[in-house]
Amino acid sequence: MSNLLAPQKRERRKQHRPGELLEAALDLFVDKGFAATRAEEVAAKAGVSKGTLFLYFPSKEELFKAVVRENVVKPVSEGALEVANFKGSHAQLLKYLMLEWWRRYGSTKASGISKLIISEAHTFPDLATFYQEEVIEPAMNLLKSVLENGRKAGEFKKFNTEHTALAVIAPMLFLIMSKHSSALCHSGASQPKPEDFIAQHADLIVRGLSFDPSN
Amino acid sequence: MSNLLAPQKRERRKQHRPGELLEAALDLFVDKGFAATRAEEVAAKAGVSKGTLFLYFPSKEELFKAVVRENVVKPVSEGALEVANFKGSHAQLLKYLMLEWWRRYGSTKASGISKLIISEAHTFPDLATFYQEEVIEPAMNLLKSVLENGRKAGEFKKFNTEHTALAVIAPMLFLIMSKHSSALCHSGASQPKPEDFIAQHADLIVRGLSFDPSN
Amino acid sequence: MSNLLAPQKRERRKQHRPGELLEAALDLFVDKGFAATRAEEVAAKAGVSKGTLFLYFPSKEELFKAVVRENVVKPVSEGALEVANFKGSHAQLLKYLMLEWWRRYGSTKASGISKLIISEAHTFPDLATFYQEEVIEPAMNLLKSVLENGRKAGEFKKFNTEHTALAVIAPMLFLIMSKHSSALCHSGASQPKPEDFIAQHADLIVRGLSFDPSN
Amino acid sequence: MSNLLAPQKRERRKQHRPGELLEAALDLFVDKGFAATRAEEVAAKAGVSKGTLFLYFPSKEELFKAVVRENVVKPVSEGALEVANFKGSHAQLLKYLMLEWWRRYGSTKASGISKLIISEAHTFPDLATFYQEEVIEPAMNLLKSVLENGRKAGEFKKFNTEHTALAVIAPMLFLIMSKHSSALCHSGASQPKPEDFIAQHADLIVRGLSFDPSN
DNA sequence: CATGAATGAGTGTTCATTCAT
DNA sequence: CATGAATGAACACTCATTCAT
Repeated sequence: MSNLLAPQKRERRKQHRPGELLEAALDLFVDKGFAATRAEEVAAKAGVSKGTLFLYFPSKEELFKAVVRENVVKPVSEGALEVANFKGSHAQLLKYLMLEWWRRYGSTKASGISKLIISEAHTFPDLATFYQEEVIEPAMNLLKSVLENGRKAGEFKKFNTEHTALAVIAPMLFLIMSKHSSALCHSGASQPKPEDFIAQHADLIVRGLSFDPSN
Repeated sequence: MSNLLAPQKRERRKQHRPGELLEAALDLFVDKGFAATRAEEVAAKAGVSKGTLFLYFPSKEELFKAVVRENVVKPVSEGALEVANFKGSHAQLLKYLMLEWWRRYGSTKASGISKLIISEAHTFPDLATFYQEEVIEPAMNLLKSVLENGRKAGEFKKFNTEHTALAVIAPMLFLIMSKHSSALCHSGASQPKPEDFIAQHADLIVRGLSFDPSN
Repeated sequence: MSNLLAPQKRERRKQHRPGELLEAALDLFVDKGFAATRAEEVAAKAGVSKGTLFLYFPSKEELFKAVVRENVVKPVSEGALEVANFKGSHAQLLKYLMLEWWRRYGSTKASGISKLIISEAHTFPDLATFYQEEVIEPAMNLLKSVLENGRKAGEFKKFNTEHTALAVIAPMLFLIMSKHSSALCHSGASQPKPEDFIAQHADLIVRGLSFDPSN
Repeated sequence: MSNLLAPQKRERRKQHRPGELLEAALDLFVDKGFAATRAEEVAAKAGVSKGTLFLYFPSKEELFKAVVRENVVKPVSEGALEVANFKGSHAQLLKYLMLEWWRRYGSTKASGISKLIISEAHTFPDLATFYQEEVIEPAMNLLKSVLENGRKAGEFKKFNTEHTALAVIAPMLFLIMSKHSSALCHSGASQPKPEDFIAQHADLIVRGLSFDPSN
């Protein structure tokens, strides 16, 4: 009973172990990549010994999968909620969505997970499928529904839903990859702010959608 | 005499070795990543022994650089040539460039190299720098010069060069990542053709550039 | 409690590992040279696996340095201590030093290290420098200080410090090389005792130092 | 017939090949040691291809042995001749011998061979025996005979022949090792001239021999 | 449960040696 | 005879994983 009401510190720690390991692993994986992160580092960062890590996760690969599963699903479902409650034009909603995604996901550490999965997909095919189903597809569906609703409302005209959804996502992904890959971090002096880039892209798309080229 | 006209088998082999190794390396690197590809595998795939590989390339890293030079740098510089010789409006040139890049690079196996570098840049900083200098910067410069020339010709109006160049590249990169990462390969039924997506995006951008929003 | 008084087997092992590895390494290095000794052999001789060796010593070179420190640097610094505490004439001290160095270093397995370094210095410049700094220079300085003090005390006359120090060291080194190179191990019947040779040489030198040739 | 009287250049070259290879090998082995010298380097230095080297010497080890055999026997026999013809006191002869050995052997490239053999003796036991028998023993015998003759002539008094012979050789060997091992090349400012060191040592020994300590 | 000492498979690179030309 | 392209054994070092304590 006492342990239901007031668990000892030790016990509470124990229950938190997996979480602490997951968090340490997230940081390290995002920072250095999967292969370059040593199991011992993760353990050390979580304040436990190497052996303990393997007590909770049967292998480094499983640890990685757990990190992904833990960190990847949340942002999408939050987006869906806001869409449902949004007051305003569909154009505004679309812009808002793009900027908020960047602010709440793209610009955070968590976006490193996306980069990671995309990078390591061939090593973890099941993870790729998982990401596909749990993230990409829901996000695409959310996006498509916004577009379709905009069309129904007469706001958006003549567009290919699939293409346009991709056009919305492409710059986000581009920025995320830029942020996490030194190969893209164009060292040129005029590094533009991601927010501005997103905003401009959002404008570009909305303008394109609002205008019927066949007219 | 015959050896003046036709090299001996050994000799003929020698001249083909680098190419065979490069091709094998391209396949393997794209398939499995840089780190996960063993030097011996490359040699085996090219039909030679491990030692022979190092006869032609001083290290795995140099082999990789050679692969990049052969498969990535070339298309970019070819692009530059065509830009110089292009007859037509700047809008047409920009569209042409985007579609040709896709056709000649994005849609080929070689584009896997871009995915790979972006993925592994963190673990191999030298390669990232090399890619930056040999690929990203020349490509960006080419793009910017097209945009600037379009502005000088009065064809393109009011745009941020850097942002716009990124906007041109972003969808290309998005498609390349999609193509090479199963995590993004939207298995949904209505898989759109990349060419169409590029074409539409090109239109979107050209329309945006031709139209002065402040008017 | 018992673990306060007596460490577990594992623990006890751990404390002995470095010593066991050092001993195995000394044997092998002296026997086969640095380059020709494989890390795995050392581990095997110490009864552990290759990996364990690198758990205690970060590289083969560091292992070697540790062997030198343990087996060569120590005797030299012990010599320094005794010099400081010696009661007797400087002539006696010099003789004592030479004989003790032979007894405590030259005649032991450890002297093979000197032979080894001299032999392989060219191939491993780092080791040569290390030996220079940690062994040769301290030993020369010790020797020179004995000679200078003997001069100040009026016991030794008219001598070139550098030459004389070398003259003291030369026969030691000669014996060490003889002992460890079968090319020099004069298999002739009348193999003289090294101790006697050293003793005689010490006499020779002391006599030379005590006598002023210009008189 | 014509090839007996006037061999073509080619032919003459051919006959010189082994010698040129031997010479190149000598330089390189002395300079970089046995292991660090690559067979290809030797071939290149001799102006032939890798394959040709193995046409004349079945292996790198045999090449090394040939180099030693070729370069090591001459100096000793020359010394013997001069001893037989020397006019002067035995003390003078002894000094002369030491200085001449240094001048004609110790100070030349050829002395690198001695260093090499001593260093690599354990890898080439038969070479060590060869060196023992062809160099060390003859040299020791020559030396001993000089000493014994000096005794018979009443010039040298009360000495242990074996020890004294070693005392004569020791500084030579010390200097040779110093010259060829960076581990002994005491970087201290006052690097004494080898000739002076030898001269002083010769004096020391002669003095010791001329003086009967029991008197 | 937790530890950390021990393991050993795995890999880039070198170089003596071979052999087809 | 001479060449140099090709070979493959050898070796230091890393790190995920195990298991005795």
